[in-house]
Amino acid sequence: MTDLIQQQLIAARRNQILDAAAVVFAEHGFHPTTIRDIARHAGIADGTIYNYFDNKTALLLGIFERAKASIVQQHMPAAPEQLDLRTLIKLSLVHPLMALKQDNFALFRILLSEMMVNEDLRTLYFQQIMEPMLSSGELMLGQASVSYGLTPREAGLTVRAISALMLGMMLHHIMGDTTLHAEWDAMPDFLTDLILNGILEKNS
Amino acid sequence: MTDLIQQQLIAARRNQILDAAAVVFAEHGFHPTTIRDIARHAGIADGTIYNYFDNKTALLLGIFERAKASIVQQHMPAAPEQLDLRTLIKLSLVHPLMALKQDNFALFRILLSEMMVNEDLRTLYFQQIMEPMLSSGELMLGQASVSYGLTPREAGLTVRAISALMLGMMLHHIMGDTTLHAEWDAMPDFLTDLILNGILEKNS
Amino acid sequence: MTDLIQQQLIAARRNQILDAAAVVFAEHGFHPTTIRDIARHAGIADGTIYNYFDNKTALLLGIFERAKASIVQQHMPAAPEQLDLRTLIKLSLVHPLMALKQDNFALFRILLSEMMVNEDLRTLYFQQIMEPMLSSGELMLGQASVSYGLTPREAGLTVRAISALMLGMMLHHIMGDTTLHAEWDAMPDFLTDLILNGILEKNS
Amino acid sequence: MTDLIQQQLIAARRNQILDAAAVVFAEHGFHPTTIRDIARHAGIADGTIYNYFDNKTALLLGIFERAKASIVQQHMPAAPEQLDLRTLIKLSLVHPLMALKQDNFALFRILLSEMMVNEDLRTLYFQQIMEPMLSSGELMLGQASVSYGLTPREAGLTVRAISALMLGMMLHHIMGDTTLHAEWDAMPDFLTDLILNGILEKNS
DNA sequence: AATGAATGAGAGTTCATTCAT
DNA sequence: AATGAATGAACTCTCATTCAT
Repeated sequence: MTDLIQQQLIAARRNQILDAAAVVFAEHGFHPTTIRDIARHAGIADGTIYNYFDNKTALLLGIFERAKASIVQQHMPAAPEQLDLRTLIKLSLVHPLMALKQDNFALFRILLSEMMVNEDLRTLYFQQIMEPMLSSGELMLGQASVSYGLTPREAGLTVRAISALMLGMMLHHIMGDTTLHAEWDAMPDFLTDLILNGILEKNS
Repeated sequence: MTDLIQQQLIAARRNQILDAAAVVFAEHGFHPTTIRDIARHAGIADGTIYNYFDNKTALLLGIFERAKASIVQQHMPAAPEQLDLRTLIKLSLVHPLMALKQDNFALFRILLSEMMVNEDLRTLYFQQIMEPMLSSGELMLGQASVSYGLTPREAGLTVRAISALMLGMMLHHIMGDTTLHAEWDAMPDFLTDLILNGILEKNS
Repeated sequence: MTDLIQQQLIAARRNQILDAAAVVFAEHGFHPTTIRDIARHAGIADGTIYNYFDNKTALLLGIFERAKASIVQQHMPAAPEQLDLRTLIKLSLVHPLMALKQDNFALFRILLSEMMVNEDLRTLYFQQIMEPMLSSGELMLGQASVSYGLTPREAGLTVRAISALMLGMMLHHIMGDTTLHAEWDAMPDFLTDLILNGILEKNS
Repeated sequence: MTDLIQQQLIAARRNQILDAAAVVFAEHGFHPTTIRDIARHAGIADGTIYNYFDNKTALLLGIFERAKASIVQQHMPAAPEQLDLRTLIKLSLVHPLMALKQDNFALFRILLSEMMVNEDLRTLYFQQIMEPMLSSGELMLGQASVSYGLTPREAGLTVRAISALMLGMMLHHIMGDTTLHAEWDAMPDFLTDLILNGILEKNS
């Protein structure tokens, strides 16, 4: 009742603040952004932010948490057991690479920057996002590749290679690799082929 | 010449300062480190630093520039034309991955963090390090793989894939992926195989 | 009457708030205590406090006023004219010293602290508590000591000396004088003797 | 040499800051005074204060420490063993009471206020000022009063009574007791008599 | 060239108070 | 009458940078 409305109001305000923070962080970075910037952007008073978040860092964590759901969800095909290996790999590449294609690179950059420097954030990212994705990846790869005779160790390393490939591609993109920008849409297919067949494939 | 000695003194002092900065940045990060920290560590006065560097950011650029030579050099086999493809790829993985294995991860983390946030640094890194490496990689791969029938486009993307794989692995390592830590020494071989043959290789 | 009930409700709520304020002030001090602390402790909303008190300082005054009655009453023997000088002096010492012995030192400390700094509070204390006590003290001392030939001036100063002795003892106690803590119960007698006979008494 | 000059400069600046702080604290109190107020008053920048003191509270401690020497010194007659009891007591009253007569009451008020609320300051005052004074008082009183047959316990309590009398008188003065103000100069004599002879003296 | 004291803008955060509900 | 979210002024403290010595 009133309680529910309360919760919704609180959630709405939190989202309003996080939206503003995400925009301003993405534009100027975490440290250069002041609480006042965020408050102005959200159309509220400085102090109001502290009614919803403990401190500036908590805003980053908040952005993070909010993104988590959608990220994890995007990476999880609904029914992985029905997919062949190629589709599986391609999907796990296509989602993150395309997700960031839009306007999310800037925010990802900021998060990455802080993660490099903030152990809490790093641990959070690893435990909440990376590890679950790696685990489910190992599982899926193991199931789908039974016929290919991958050992568990190989499955683990392969999943990490795919994940690293994806992260590395993002870094390249952020760094401003224009060749990559031009071919961005083609990357999932290319990378999928690479992972499945290597470069020597054509000779076999 | 007095002039030459002058230059050497200046260079020596600059290095002294950069050494101190690198150590302290690596330990505490860029923003938390104060000019005073660096000065104390270098055994000089705060003001002296400003006789050699314009501002705090210039210290980061300085560290960067100094590292550039060694990085690029490490990645460039002396006589690439004499190497076969496997060795070539493995070498381009083994150098960076092993280089960071030592005590350089911390500083790399800090640099990466600031790169994500500082356009100048990012451009510097891309133009001075990444692009040359990619170019020479494309060249080497093109030469070495003539017989494999890679198109120039494929060579370009492949080089980027290799680079991304490497960067992504570093990120994984930084994030604290313990599986990776355990297998770190085995990664160059594993990744080289993956790139050459893909995961399907075994069935062919 | 509804009006009467109203007044009682208001008084009750005021007391509820003052009770909470007294507890929290005593524990944490005036400045460190927030309105929210008090509200939480009273089990009401922050805003409600402002329906009953103008501002935070008014809470202190309120505590003060409420304490006044009991303090003054404690210090006023019911029938002073029937008491001899020794009893009179001892009683005026025993009440305040013993009253604070319990759990009131903390609040007294806070009040004293703010009195030193807040002219209103100081004036209030002086006019409402100190002056009446001094006056009645002079009166009592004058009556009781007619036979001892105290001049009015001497009576006035003596009353002030007794009062100062008492206040000073409290300060000593607050400061943490352990010797005093140990002898606290014996102080009224000792001080009464001192005031009556001085230290030279024994030779007379 | 240079080092000595350095130390003198530092000491001078510290004193400059403490002077300013003492003035502004005395006028407005500790909490209402801002660092900026003090800096303005001292004619320096805000930040400079933090080159000499850790934080705002350290300014209070600094004022305190600086006052300590003079206070303790004032209370210590050069050659107590040559003084008779009356002179001894009177001196220990006359110094503090007269010292504060001037313009020091305001600052004493502020210190007292914070002492009531700041345990560190309280302990400092007790250990550095009160305890030494009480000890030397007990010693002096013990020596001087051998012939009066005071037990050690009585000496201890008497010293405390004298100290309390003095502190209490100051409180009375601060509270605005006008009778006391008028008789302030006469208090040392009056109190000395009181302590020596009590009020009953005249009859003996 | 080296020093390091002085600077002062600027940050995050707190909290008494208000007022629409 | 009670609420508690919103407010925003104000504070302490930091630190990159300057510059007289």
